[in-house]
Amino acid sequence: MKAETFKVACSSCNLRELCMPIGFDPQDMHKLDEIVTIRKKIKQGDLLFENGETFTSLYAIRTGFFKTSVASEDGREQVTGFQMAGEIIGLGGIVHDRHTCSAEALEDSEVCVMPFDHIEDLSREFPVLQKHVHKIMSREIVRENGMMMLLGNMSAEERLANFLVNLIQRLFARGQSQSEFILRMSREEIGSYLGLKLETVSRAFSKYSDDGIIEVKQKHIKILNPDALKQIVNSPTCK
Amino acid sequence: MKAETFKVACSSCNLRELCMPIGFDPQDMHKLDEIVTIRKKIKQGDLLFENGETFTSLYAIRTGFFKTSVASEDGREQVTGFQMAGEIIGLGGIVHDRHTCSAEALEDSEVCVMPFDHIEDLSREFPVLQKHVHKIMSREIVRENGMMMLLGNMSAEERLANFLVNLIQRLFARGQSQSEFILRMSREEIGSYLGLKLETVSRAFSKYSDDGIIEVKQKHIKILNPDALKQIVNSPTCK
DNA sequence: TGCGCTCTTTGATATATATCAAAAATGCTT
DNA sequence: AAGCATTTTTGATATATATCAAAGAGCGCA
Repeated sequence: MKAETFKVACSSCNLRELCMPIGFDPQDMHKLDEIVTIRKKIKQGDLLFENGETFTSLYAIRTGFFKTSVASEDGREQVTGFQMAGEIIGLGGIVHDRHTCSAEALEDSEVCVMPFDHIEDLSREFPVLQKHVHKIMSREIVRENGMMMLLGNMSAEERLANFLVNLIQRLFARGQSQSEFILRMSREEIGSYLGLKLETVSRAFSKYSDDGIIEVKQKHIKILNPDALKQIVNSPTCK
Repeated sequence: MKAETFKVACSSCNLRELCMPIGFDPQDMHKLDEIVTIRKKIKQGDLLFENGETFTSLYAIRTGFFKTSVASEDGREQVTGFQMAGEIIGLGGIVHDRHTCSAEALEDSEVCVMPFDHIEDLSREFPVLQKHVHKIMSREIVRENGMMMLLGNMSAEERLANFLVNLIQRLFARGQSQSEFILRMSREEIGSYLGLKLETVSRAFSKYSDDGIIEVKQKHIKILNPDALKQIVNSPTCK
Protein backbone atom coordinates (compact mmCIF):
# COMPACT_ATOMS: atom_id res chain seq x y z
CA MET A 1 0.00 0.00 0.00
CA LYS A 2 2.31 2.74 -1.28
CA ALA A 3 1.36 6.22 -0.16
CA GLU A 4 3.39 9.12 -1.45
CA THR A 5 2.79 12.22 0.56
CA PHE A 6 3.42 15.90 -0.04
CA LYS A 7 1.98 19.22 0.92
CA VAL A 8 -0.24 21.55 -1.10
CA ALA A 9 -2.47 24.54 -0.57
CA CYS A 10 -6.26 24.47 -0.35
CA SER A 11 -6.39 28.13 -1.20
CA SER A 12 -5.05 27.42 -4.67
CA CYS A 13 -6.90 24.12 -5.24
CA ASN A 14 -9.19 24.04 -8.25
CA LEU A 15 -11.62 21.86 -6.31
CA ARG A 16 -12.00 24.42 -3.57
CA GLU A 17 -15.51 25.46 -4.53
CA LEU A 18 -16.58 21.82 -4.31
CA CYS A 19 -15.16 20.83 -0.97
CA MET A 20 -14.47 24.10 0.85
CA PRO A 21 -16.72 26.94 1.96
CA ILE A 22 -17.28 29.92 -0.27
CA GLY A 23 -17.36 33.44 1.12
CA PHE A 24 -14.14 32.96 3.03
CA ASP A 25 -12.46 36.26 3.78
CA PRO A 26 -9.51 36.50 1.32
CA GLN A 27 -7.11 37.50 4.06
CA ASP A 28 -8.05 34.37 6.03
CA MET A 29 -7.77 32.16 3.00
CA HIS A 30 -4.31 30.91 3.87
CA LYS A 31 -5.70 29.72 7.20
CA LEU A 32 -7.69 27.22 5.22
CA ASP A 33 -4.46 25.58 4.17
CA GLU A 34 -3.88 24.45 7.73
CA ILE A 35 -6.76 22.05 7.42
CA VAL A 36 -4.92 19.79 5.04
CA THR A 37 -1.72 18.46 6.49
CA ILE A 38 -0.69 16.20 3.65
CA ARG A 39 -2.00 14.54 0.56
CA LYS A 40 -1.91 10.84 0.13
CA LYS A 41 -2.02 8.65 -2.97
CA ILE A 42 -4.06 5.48 -2.87
CA LYS A 43 -3.68 2.82 -5.52
CA GLN A 44 -6.72 1.20 -7.10
CA GLY A 45 -7.94 -1.62 -4.89
CA ASP A 46 -6.23 -0.29 -1.76
CA LEU A 47 -8.09 0.85 1.33
CA LEU A 48 -7.94 4.45 2.51
CA PHE A 49 -9.28 3.28 5.85
CA GLU A 50 -11.00 0.25 7.24
CA ASN A 51 -13.97 -0.36 9.49
CA GLY A 52 -12.84 -0.29 13.12
CA GLU A 53 -9.64 1.63 12.46
CA THR A 54 -8.92 4.62 14.72
CA PHE A 55 -10.43 7.79 13.32
CA THR A 56 -8.25 10.88 13.21
CA SER A 57 -8.96 12.57 9.91
CA LEU A 58 -11.54 13.29 7.29
CA TYR A 59 -10.45 12.91 3.69
CA ALA A 60 -11.26 15.14 0.75
CA ILE A 61 -10.92 13.37 -2.55
CA ARG A 62 -8.62 15.28 -4.83
CA THR A 63 -8.60 12.87 -7.75
CA GLY A 64 -10.01 9.42 -8.28
CA PHE A 65 -12.99 7.45 -7.13
CA PHE A 66 -13.89 5.57 -3.96
CA LYS A 67 -16.52 3.26 -2.59
CA THR A 68 -17.44 3.04 1.07
CA SER A 69 -18.99 -0.10 2.51
CA VAL A 70 -20.03 -1.76 5.72
CA ALA A 71 -20.01 -5.51 6.35
CA SER A 72 -22.23 -7.66 8.54
CA GLU A 73 -20.78 -10.31 10.80
CA ASP A 74 -21.58 -13.06 8.36
CA GLY A 75 -19.71 -11.25 5.62
CA ARG A 76 -22.48 -9.60 3.63
CA GLU A 77 -21.24 -6.34 2.15
CA GLN A 78 -23.32 -3.22 1.76
CA VAL A 79 -21.85 -0.46 -0.36
CA THR A 80 -22.94 2.77 1.32
CA GLY A 81 -21.67 5.21 -1.28
CA PHE A 82 -19.46 6.06 -4.24
CA GLN A 83 -17.39 9.21 -3.86
CA MET A 84 -15.62 11.36 -6.39
CA ALA A 85 -13.39 14.45 -6.51
CA GLY A 86 -14.34 17.16 -4.04
CA GLU A 87 -16.33 14.87 -1.78
CA ILE A 88 -15.54 14.19 1.86
CA ILE A 89 -15.28 10.74 3.41
CA GLY A 90 -14.94 9.49 6.95
CA LEU A 91 -17.78 11.38 8.67
CA GLY A 92 -19.10 8.23 10.32
CA GLY A 93 -15.86 7.91 12.29
CA ILE A 94 -16.45 11.01 14.39
CA VAL A 95 -18.99 9.55 16.80
CA HIS A 96 -16.78 6.87 18.36
CA ASP A 97 -13.32 7.84 17.13
CA ARG A 98 -13.34 4.74 14.95
CA HIS A 99 -14.13 4.40 11.30
CA THR A 100 -17.48 2.70 10.84
CA CYS A 101 -17.00 1.74 7.21
CA SER A 102 -14.20 0.90 4.83
CA ALA A 103 -13.15 3.12 1.95
CA GLU A 104 -11.57 1.51 -1.10
CA ALA A 105 -10.10 3.29 -4.11
CA LEU A 106 -11.81 2.14 -7.32
CA GLU A 107 -9.09 3.84 -9.34
CA ASP A 108 -5.71 5.34 -8.51
CA SER A 109 -6.63 8.28 -6.31
CA GLU A 110 -5.31 11.10 -4.25
CA VAL A 111 -6.85 12.47 -1.08
CA CYS A 112 -6.26 15.47 1.16
CA VAL A 113 -5.82 14.39 4.77
CA MET A 114 -7.67 16.72 7.14
CA PRO A 115 -7.06 15.92 10.82
CA PHE A 116 -10.38 16.40 12.51
CA ASP A 117 -8.78 18.19 15.47
CA HIS A 118 -7.58 20.91 13.11
CA ILE A 119 -11.01 21.15 11.56
CA GLU A 120 -12.60 21.60 14.96
CA ASP A 121 -10.05 24.18 16.06
CA LEU A 122 -10.39 26.21 12.90
CA SER A 123 -14.19 25.99 12.89
CA ARG A 124 -14.28 27.64 16.27
CA GLU A 125 -12.28 30.49 14.82
CA PHE A 126 -14.08 30.77 11.48
CA PRO A 127 -17.88 30.58 11.50
CA VAL A 128 -17.91 30.12 7.73
CA LEU A 129 -15.93 26.92 8.09
CA GLN A 130 -18.04 25.80 11.03
CA LYS A 131 -21.20 26.21 8.99
CA HIS A 132 -19.58 24.36 6.11
CA VAL A 133 -18.73 21.36 8.26
CA HIS A 134 -22.29 21.25 9.55
CA LYS A 135 -23.67 21.40 6.02
CA ILE A 136 -21.44 18.61 4.78
CA MET A 137 -22.64 16.34 7.56
CA SER A 138 -26.25 17.35 7.07
CA ARG A 139 -25.97 16.73 3.34
CA GLU A 140 -24.77 13.21 4.04
CA ILE A 141 -27.74 12.61 6.32
CA VAL A 142 -30.11 13.82 3.62
CA ARG A 143 -28.41 11.68 1.00
CA GLU A 144 -28.86 8.62 3.17
CA ASN A 145 -32.50 9.49 3.76
CA GLY A 146 -32.87 9.39 0.00
CA MET A 147 -31.15 6.01 -0.10
CA MET A 148 -33.62 4.69 2.44
CA MET A 149 -36.44 5.77 0.14
CA LEU A 150 -34.70 4.11 -2.78
CA LEU A 151 -34.01 0.86 -0.94
CA GLY A 152 -37.37 0.72 0.78
CA ASN A 153 -39.73 1.74 -1.98
CA MET A 154 -38.28 1.58 -5.46
CA SER A 155 -38.21 -1.07 -8.16
CA ALA A 156 -34.93 -2.29 -9.62
CA GLU A 157 -35.32 -0.08 -12.68
CA GLU A 158 -36.13 3.00 -10.65
CA ARG A 159 -33.09 2.34 -8.50
CA LEU A 160 -30.77 2.15 -11.47
CA ALA A 161 -32.27 5.27 -13.08
CA ASN A 162 -31.77 7.08 -9.79
CA PHE A 163 -28.19 5.93 -9.64
CA LEU A 164 -27.46 7.08 -13.18
CA VAL A 165 -29.15 10.45 -12.85
CA ASN A 166 -27.26 11.11 -9.63
CA LEU A 167 -23.99 10.18 -11.32
CA ILE A 168 -24.75 12.44 -14.27
CA GLN A 169 -25.47 15.37 -11.98
CA ARG A 170 -22.22 14.94 -10.13
CA LEU A 171 -20.24 14.64 -13.34
CA PHE A 172 -21.94 17.80 -14.55
CA ALA A 173 -20.92 19.66 -11.39
CA ARG A 174 -17.34 18.68 -12.19
CA GLY A 175 -17.49 19.82 -15.78
CA GLN A 176 -17.19 16.29 -17.12
CA SER A 177 -19.27 14.81 -19.88
CA GLN A 178 -22.74 13.88 -18.68
CA SER A 179 -23.56 11.93 -21.79
CA GLU A 180 -20.68 9.51 -21.83
CA PHE A 181 -18.63 8.03 -19.03
CA ILE A 182 -16.94 4.94 -17.69
CA LEU A 183 -18.28 3.25 -14.60
CA ARG A 184 -15.53 2.71 -12.09
CA MET A 185 -17.42 0.03 -10.21
CA SER A 186 -18.60 -3.47 -11.10
CA ARG A 187 -22.20 -4.58 -11.56
CA GLU A 188 -21.87 -6.34 -8.23
CA GLU A 189 -20.85 -3.13 -6.47
CA ILE A 190 -23.69 -1.23 -8.08
CA GLY A 191 -25.99 -4.03 -6.98
CA SER A 192 -24.75 -3.90 -3.42
CA TYR A 193 -25.29 -0.16 -3.34
CA LEU A 194 -28.80 -0.46 -4.78
CA GLY A 195 -29.86 -3.52 -2.80
CA LEU A 196 -29.94 -5.73 -5.90
CA LYS A 197 -28.07 -8.71 -7.27
CA LEU A 198 -25.60 -8.13 -10.06
CA GLU A 199 -27.77 -10.01 -12.57
CA THR A 200 -30.68 -7.72 -11.85
CA VAL A 201 -28.47 -4.69 -12.40
CA SER A 202 -27.29 -6.13 -15.68
CA ARG A 203 -30.86 -6.80 -16.80
CA ALA A 204 -31.91 -3.26 -15.93
CA PHE A 205 -29.01 -1.92 -18.01
CA SER A 206 -30.09 -4.14 -20.90
CA LYS A 207 -33.67 -2.97 -20.54
CA TYR A 208 -32.68 0.69 -20.82
CA SER A 209 -30.42 -0.19 -23.70
CA ASP A 210 -33.30 -1.94 -25.50
CA ASP A 211 -35.49 1.09 -24.86
CA GLY A 212 -32.90 3.34 -26.48
CA ILE A 213 -32.35 5.32 -23.30
CA ILE A 214 -28.71 4.42 -22.87
CA GLU A 215 -25.96 2.59 -24.72
CA VAL A 216 -24.09 0.01 -22.68
CA LYS A 217 -20.75 -1.51 -23.57
CA GLN A 218 -19.62 -3.15 -20.35
CA LYS A 219 -18.43 -0.24 -18.20
CA HIS A 220 -18.83 2.29 -21.00
CA ILE A 221 -22.14 4.11 -20.68
CA LYS A 222 -23.59 6.59 -23.15
CA ILE A 223 -26.74 8.46 -22.14
CA LEU A 224 -28.97 8.81 -25.20
CA ASN A 225 -32.12 10.11 -23.54
CA PRO A 226 -31.43 11.78 -20.20
CA ASP A 227 -34.99 13.09 -19.91
CA ALA A 228 -36.41 9.59 -20.05
CA LEU A 229 -34.13 8.62 -17.20
CA LYS A 230 -35.14 11.62 -15.15
CA GLN A 231 -38.79 10.81 -15.70
CA ILE A 232 -38.26 7.36 -14.24
CA VAL A 233 -36.73 8.87 -11.14
CA ASN A 234 -39.15 10.03 -8.50
CA SER A 235 -36.75 12.30 -6.74
CA PRO A 236 -37.55 11.57 -3.09
CA THR A 237 -36.06 14.13 -0.71
CA CYS A 238 -33.75 16.45 -2.55
CA LYS A 239 -35.57 18.38 -5.22
CA MET B 1 -52.33 22.31 16.20
CA LYS B 2 -52.14 23.66 19.74
CA ALA B 3 -48.64 24.34 20.99
CA GLU B 4 -48.22 25.52 24.56
CA THR B 5 -44.81 27.00 25.16
CA PHE B 6 -42.78 27.74 28.27
CA LYS B 7 -39.17 27.98 29.38
CA VAL B 8 -37.05 25.48 31.32
CA ALA B 9 -33.42 24.79 32.11
CA CYS B 10 -31.23 22.16 30.42
CA SER B 11 -28.88 22.21 33.38
CA SER B 12 -31.57 20.69 35.57
CA CYS B 13 -33.12 18.37 32.99
CA ASN B 14 -33.11 14.71 33.86
CA LEU B 15 -32.50 13.85 30.20
CA ARG B 16 -29.33 15.89 30.06
CA GLU B 17 -27.02 12.91 29.94
CA LEU B 18 -28.93 11.61 26.93
CA CYS B 19 -29.06 14.68 24.77
CA MET B 20 -26.35 17.00 26.12
CA PRO B 21 -22.60 16.63 26.40
CA ILE B 22 -21.05 15.31 29.57
CA GLY B 23 -17.92 16.84 31.03
CA PHE B 24 -19.30 20.33 30.85
CA ASP B 25 -17.60 22.65 33.28
CA PRO B 26 -20.08 23.16 36.15
CA GLN B 27 -19.61 26.91 36.11
CA ASP B 28 -20.51 26.99 32.42
CA MET B 29 -23.50 24.76 32.91
CA HIS B 30 -25.97 27.62 32.94
CA LYS B 31 -24.68 28.60 29.48
CA LEU B 32 -26.15 25.37 28.24
CA ASP B 33 -29.57 26.69 29.09
CA GLU B 34 -29.25 29.31 26.38
CA ILE B 35 -29.47 26.58 23.79
CA VAL B 36 -33.10 25.89 24.49
CA THR B 37 -35.27 28.93 24.00
CA ILE B 38 -38.61 27.33 24.67
CA ARG B 39 -40.35 24.03 24.94
CA LYS B 40 -43.24 23.12 22.76
CA LYS B 41 -46.02 20.58 23.14
CA ILE B 42 -47.07 18.59 20.13
CA LYS B 43 -50.30 16.61 20.14
CA GLN B 44 -50.41 13.07 18.81
CA GLY B 45 -50.82 13.16 15.04
CA ASP B 46 -49.54 16.73 14.70
CA LEU B 47 -46.42 17.67 12.79
CA LEU B 48 -43.45 19.22 14.53
CA PHE B 49 -42.15 20.29 11.13
CA GLU B 50 -42.81 19.42 7.55
CA ASN B 51 -40.65 18.68 4.53
CA GLY B 52 -39.73 21.95 2.79
CA GLU B 53 -40.45 24.16 5.78
CA THR B 54 -37.79 26.73 6.68
CA PHE B 55 -35.23 25.29 9.08
CA THR B 56 -34.28 27.33 12.10
CA SER B 57 -34.02 24.92 15.00
CA LEU B 58 -33.11 21.45 16.05
CA TYR B 59 -35.46 19.75 18.48
CA ALA B 60 -34.61 17.59 21.45
CA ILE B 61 -37.44 15.30 22.43
CA ARG B 62 -38.29 15.77 26.07
CA THR B 63 -41.23 13.40 26.28
CA GLY B 64 -43.12 11.41 23.71
CA PHE B 65 -42.38 9.66 20.47
CA PHE B 66 -41.94 10.80 16.87
CA LYS B 67 -41.55 9.40 13.41
CA THR B 68 -39.69 11.16 10.62
CA SER B 69 -40.48 10.44 6.99
CA VAL B 70 -39.79 11.53 3.46
CA ALA B 71 -42.23 11.28 0.57
CA SER B 72 -41.64 10.79 -3.13
CA GLU B 73 -43.48 12.86 -5.71
CA ASP B 74 -45.98 10.11 -6.37
CA GLY B 75 -46.83 9.93 -2.69
CA ARG B 76 -44.90 6.92 -1.50
CA GLU B 77 -43.86 7.41 2.11
CA GLN B 78 -40.59 6.24 3.60
CA VAL B 79 -40.31 6.39 7.36
CA THR B 80 -36.68 7.32 8.06
CA GLY B 81 -36.72 6.94 11.80
CA PHE B 82 -38.56 6.68 15.11
CA GLN B 83 -37.31 9.02 17.83
CA MET B 84 -37.81 8.98 21.57
CA ALA B 85 -36.89 11.09 24.62
CA GLY B 86 -33.41 12.55 24.53
CA GLU B 87 -32.99 12.21 20.77
CA ILE B 88 -32.43 15.09 18.38
CA ILE B 89 -34.42 15.69 15.21
CA GLY B 90 -34.08 18.08 12.32
CA LEU B 91 -30.41 17.54 11.37
CA GLY B 92 -31.25 17.13 7.69
CA GLY B 93 -32.51 20.70 7.59
CA ILE B 94 -29.09 22.25 8.12
CA VAL B 95 -27.72 21.79 4.62
CA HIS B 96 -30.26 23.93 2.75
CA ASP B 97 -32.01 25.77 5.57
CA ARG B 98 -35.11 23.72 4.83
CA HIS B 99 -36.40 20.65 6.54
CA THR B 100 -35.91 17.61 4.34
CA CYS B 101 -38.35 15.37 6.11
CA SER B 102 -41.51 15.62 8.17
CA ALA B 103 -41.69 14.84 11.87
CA GLU B 104 -44.98 13.64 13.32
CA ALA B 105 -45.76 13.01 16.96
CA LEU B 106 -46.94 9.43 17.49
CA GLU B 107 -48.08 10.33 21.01
CA ASP B 108 -48.56 13.59 22.85
CA SER B 109 -45.04 14.94 23.11
CA GLU B 110 -42.92 17.79 24.26
CA VAL B 111 -39.77 19.06 22.58
CA CYS B 112 -37.04 21.54 23.45
CA VAL B 113 -36.58 24.08 20.68
CA MET B 114 -32.90 24.77 20.02
CA PRO B 115 -32.31 27.53 17.45
CA PHE B 116 -29.40 26.35 15.37
CA ASP B 117 -27.82 29.80 15.40
CA HIS B 118 -27.50 29.57 19.17
CA ILE B 119 -26.02 26.13 18.90
CA GLU B 120 -23.41 27.34 16.44
CA ASP B 121 -22.56 30.39 18.53
CA LEU B 122 -22.19 28.40 21.72
CA SER B 123 -20.20 25.63 20.01
CA ARG B 124 -17.60 28.13 19.00
CA GLU B 125 -17.29 29.10 22.63
CA PHE B 126 -17.43 25.61 24.14
CA PRO B 127 -15.42 22.85 22.46
CA VAL B 128 -17.27 20.21 24.47
CA LEU B 129 -20.53 21.31 22.91
CA GLN B 130 -18.95 21.55 19.47
CA LYS B 131 -17.70 17.99 19.74
CA HIS B 132 -21.12 16.89 20.94
CA VAL B 133 -22.88 18.38 17.92
CA HIS B 134 -20.43 16.66 15.61
CA LYS B 135 -20.97 13.35 17.33
CA ILE B 136 -24.73 13.60 17.14
CA MET B 137 -24.56 14.19 13.40
CA SER B 138 -22.00 11.46 12.91
CA ARG B 139 -24.13 9.05 14.92
CA GLU B 140 -27.05 9.72 12.62
CA ILE B 141 -24.88 9.01 9.58
CA VAL B 142 -23.77 5.72 11.11
CA ARG B 143 -27.34 4.80 11.99
CA GLU B 144 -28.41 5.37 8.41
CA ASN B 145 -25.48 3.30 7.16
CA GLY B 146 -26.89 0.50 9.27
CA MET B 147 -30.32 1.05 7.77
CA MET B 148 -28.85 0.73 4.30
CA MET B 149 -27.42 -2.63 5.30
CA LEU B 150 -30.79 -3.65 6.71
CA LEU B 151 -32.75 -2.52 3.67
CA GLY B 152 -30.26 -3.81 1.15
CA ASN B 153 -29.33 -7.17 2.57
CA MET B 154 -31.68 -8.49 5.21
CA SER B 155 -34.74 -10.72 5.15
CA ALA B 156 -38.05 -9.57 6.56
CA GLU B 157 -37.51 -11.50 9.78
CA GLU B 158 -33.99 -10.15 10.26
CA ARG B 159 -35.29 -6.65 9.74
CA LEU B 160 -37.96 -7.02 12.38
CA ALA B 161 -35.53 -8.59 14.85
CA ASN B 162 -33.17 -5.69 14.25
CA PHE B 163 -35.95 -3.24 14.83
CA LEU B 164 -37.01 -4.86 18.09
CA VAL B 165 -33.49 -5.23 19.47
CA ASN B 166 -32.77 -1.61 18.69
CA LEU B 167 -35.97 -0.57 20.42
CA ILE B 168 -35.13 -2.66 23.46
CA GLN B 169 -31.68 -1.10 23.73
CA ARG B 170 -33.05 2.38 23.60
CA LEU B 171 -35.71 1.61 26.19
CA PHE B 172 -32.98 0.15 28.39
CA ALA B 173 -30.92 3.35 28.08
CA ARG B 174 -33.97 5.21 29.37
CA GLY B 175 -34.56 2.89 32.28
CA GLN B 176 -37.81 1.57 30.88
CA SER B 177 -38.83 -2.05 30.73
CA GLN B 178 -37.04 -3.89 27.97
CA SER B 179 -39.26 -6.91 28.25
CA GLU B 180 -42.63 -5.32 27.84
CA PHE B 181 -43.69 -2.23 25.93
CA ILE B 182 -46.30 -0.67 23.71
CA LEU B 183 -45.50 0.11 20.12
CA ARG B 184 -46.41 3.68 19.30
CA MET B 185 -46.49 3.06 15.58
CA SER B 186 -48.72 0.98 13.31
CA ARG B 187 -47.68 -2.12 11.38
CA GLU B 188 -47.76 0.02 8.28
CA GLU B 189 -45.30 2.53 9.75
CA ILE B 190 -42.98 -0.26 10.88
CA GLY B 191 -43.25 -1.68 7.39
CA SER B 192 -42.40 1.62 5.77
CA TYR B 193 -39.38 1.96 8.02
CA LEU B 194 -38.19 -1.57 7.29
CA GLY B 195 -38.99 -1.57 3.58
CA LEU B 196 -41.80 -4.11 3.99
CA LYS B 197 -45.56 -4.22 3.59
CA LEU B 198 -47.69 -4.23 6.70
CA GLU B 199 -48.85 -7.79 6.10
CA THR B 200 -45.25 -8.98 6.01
CA VAL B 201 -44.55 -7.21 9.30
CA SER B 202 -47.62 -8.82 10.84
CA ARG B 203 -46.54 -12.25 9.65
CA ALA B 204 -43.05 -11.80 11.05
CA PHE B 205 -44.57 -10.86 14.41
CA SER B 206 -46.75 -13.97 14.27
CA LYS B 207 -43.74 -16.10 13.39
CA TYR B 208 -41.78 -14.89 16.42
CA SER B 209 -44.87 -15.36 18.52
CA ASP B 210 -45.24 -18.97 17.31
CA ASP B 211 -41.56 -19.55 18.06
CA GLY B 212 -42.08 -18.35 21.62
CA ILE B 213 -39.66 -15.46 21.19
CA ILE B 214 -42.18 -12.73 21.80
CA GLU B 215 -45.79 -12.31 22.83
CA VAL B 216 -47.86 -10.07 20.59
CA LYS B 217 -51.19 -8.52 21.48
CA GLN B 218 -51.65 -5.88 18.81
CA LYS B 219 -49.38 -3.04 19.92
CA HIS B 220 -48.51 -4.75 23.21
CA ILE B 221 -45.20 -6.58 22.90
CA LYS B 222 -43.63 -8.85 25.49
CA ILE B 223 -40.10 -10.08 24.85
CA LEU B 224 -39.84 -13.67 26.08
CA ASN B 225 -36.45 -14.59 24.65
CA PRO B 226 -34.27 -11.56 24.00
CA ASP B 227 -31.20 -13.69 23.25
CA ALA B 228 -32.98 -15.44 20.41
CA LEU B 229 -33.79 -12.07 18.92
CA LYS B 230 -30.22 -10.88 19.25
CA GLN B 231 -28.97 -14.02 17.56
CA ILE B 232 -31.13 -13.30 14.56
CA VAL B 233 -29.64 -9.84 14.27
CA ASN B 234 -26.37 -9.60 12.43
CA SER B 235 -25.37 -6.25 13.81
CA PRO B 236 -23.96 -4.54 10.73
CA THR B 237 -21.97 -1.42 11.53
CA CYS B 238 -22.18 -0.65 15.18
CA LYS B 239 -20.73 -3.39 17.31
C1' DT C 1 -0.25 -12.91 -29.66
C1' DG C 2 -2.68 -16.12 -27.27
C1' DC C 3 -4.31 -18.09 -22.92
C1' DG C 4 -6.80 -17.85 -18.78
C1' DC C 5 -9.27 -15.14 -15.57
C1' DT C 6 -12.87 -12.08 -14.33
C1' DC C 7 -16.81 -9.60 -15.41
C1' DT C 8 -21.05 -9.32 -17.87
C1' DT C 9 -24.95 -10.95 -20.20
C1' DT C 10 -28.78 -13.93 -20.88
C1' DG C 11 -31.90 -17.80 -19.93
C1' DA C 12 -34.56 -20.99 -16.87
C1' DT C 13 -36.39 -21.68 -12.50
C1' DA C 14 -37.16 -20.79 -7.48
C1' DT C 15 -38.65 -18.04 -3.77
C1' DA C 16 -39.57 -14.28 -0.63
C1' DT C 17 -42.47 -10.80 -0.34
C1' DA C 18 -46.32 -8.17 -2.42
C1' DT C 19 -50.96 -8.11 -3.52
C1' DC C 20 -55.71 -9.12 -3.01
C1' DA C 21 -59.26 -10.44 0.07
C1' DA C 22 -61.84 -11.31 4.14
C1' DA C 23 -62.34 -12.07 8.96
C1' DA C 24 -61.09 -10.78 13.69
C1' DA C 25 -59.81 -7.52 17.11
C1' DT C 26 -59.75 -3.03 18.91
C1' DG C 27 -61.11 1.40 20.02
C1' DC C 28 -63.39 5.62 19.09
C1' DT C 29 -67.82 8.19 18.77
C1' DT C 30 -72.30 9.15 19.87
C1' DA D 1 -73.23 0.46 25.48
C1' DA D 2 -73.81 -0.08 20.51
C1' DG D 3 -72.08 0.73 16.09
C1' DC D 4 -68.72 2.12 12.91
C1' DA D 5 -64.10 2.82 11.43
C1' DT D 6 -59.48 1.41 11.76
C1' DT D 7 -55.94 -1.78 12.52
C1' DT D 8 -54.34 -6.35 12.59
C1' DT D 9 -54.25 -11.06 11.37
C1' DT D 10 -54.49 -14.80 8.24
C1' DG D 11 -55.10 -17.12 3.79
C1' DA D 12 -54.66 -17.57 -1.32
C1' DT D 13 -52.34 -16.07 -5.23
C1' DA D 14 -49.21 -13.13 -8.08
C1' DT D 15 -44.90 -11.19 -9.15
C1' DA D 16 -40.40 -9.07 -8.93
C1' DT D 17 -36.14 -10.35 -7.97
C1' DA D 18 -32.92 -14.02 -6.49
C1' DT D 19 -30.71 -18.06 -7.67
C1' DC D 20 -28.56 -21.32 -10.63
C1' DA D 21 -26.29 -22.06 -14.87
C1' DA D 22 -23.77 -21.32 -19.02
C1' DA D 23 -22.10 -18.65 -22.77
C1' DG D 24 -19.81 -14.39 -24.36
C1' DA D 25 -16.80 -10.31 -23.90
C1' DG D 26 -12.89 -7.98 -22.34
C1' DC D 27 -8.43 -7.63 -20.10
C1' DG D 28 -4.01 -8.70 -18.10
C1' DC D 29 -0.09 -11.51 -18.19
C1' DA D 30 3.26 -14.51 -20.02
